[in-house]
Amino acid sequence: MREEDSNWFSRWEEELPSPEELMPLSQSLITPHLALAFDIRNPNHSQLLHPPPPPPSSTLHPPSQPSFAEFAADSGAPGDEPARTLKRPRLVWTPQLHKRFVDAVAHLGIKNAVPKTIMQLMSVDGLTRENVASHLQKYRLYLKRMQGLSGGGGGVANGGSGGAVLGPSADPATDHLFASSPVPPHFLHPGRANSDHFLPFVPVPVPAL
DNA sequence: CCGAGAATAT
DNA sequence: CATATTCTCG
Repeated sequence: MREEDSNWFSRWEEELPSPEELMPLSQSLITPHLALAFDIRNPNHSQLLHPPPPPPSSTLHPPSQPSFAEFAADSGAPGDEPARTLKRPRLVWTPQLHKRFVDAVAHLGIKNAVPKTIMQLMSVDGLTRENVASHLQKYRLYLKRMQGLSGGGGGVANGGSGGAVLGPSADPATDHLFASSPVPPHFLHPGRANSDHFLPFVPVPVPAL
């Protein structure tokens, strides 16, 4: 059994390098638009995307823009987009972001855990409702999946303190992202009219939006 | 070619 | 807002 319960964190540790865990949930995540836009977003379109194009043109103003927007002109790209409004390349849900997501849902309770509220509570700049909704959908499916499997509930129902939670859920080979975050138990039973709000984290009063 | 994940449409 | 479908990336 040793190997099996080597625990998921042997895997998540790769992706969670920084002690974000200790970071209470109230900061604007990464403060400036600079870090945010570039840290969470994934500029990798890879494949057919343009490699760093060495500008052979002599008549150009080279070092104007830093690492910023490196949208190369695609061939046949129709008239430019409205310059200022950047189109969103793609969102990558990093474990930290997912942690924040789960945290928000946990504090809202199933009732208020609707995309809009979640998005607002997360206060993550650049994150849109559609992003949350899509991820929420998958998250619900994930929860449903583990219900059908372990029959005994989420498996992770620790007596309050504890932190380290591990259930018979699934092996590390199963689900990648969702397993990364400790799943608050109360997700499965909306019929519970009781106030069991277990909050291991800060209440976060939601700044202002 | 198949699978997971995210985006988009209903 | 939730669900289903589609596209892209892996």
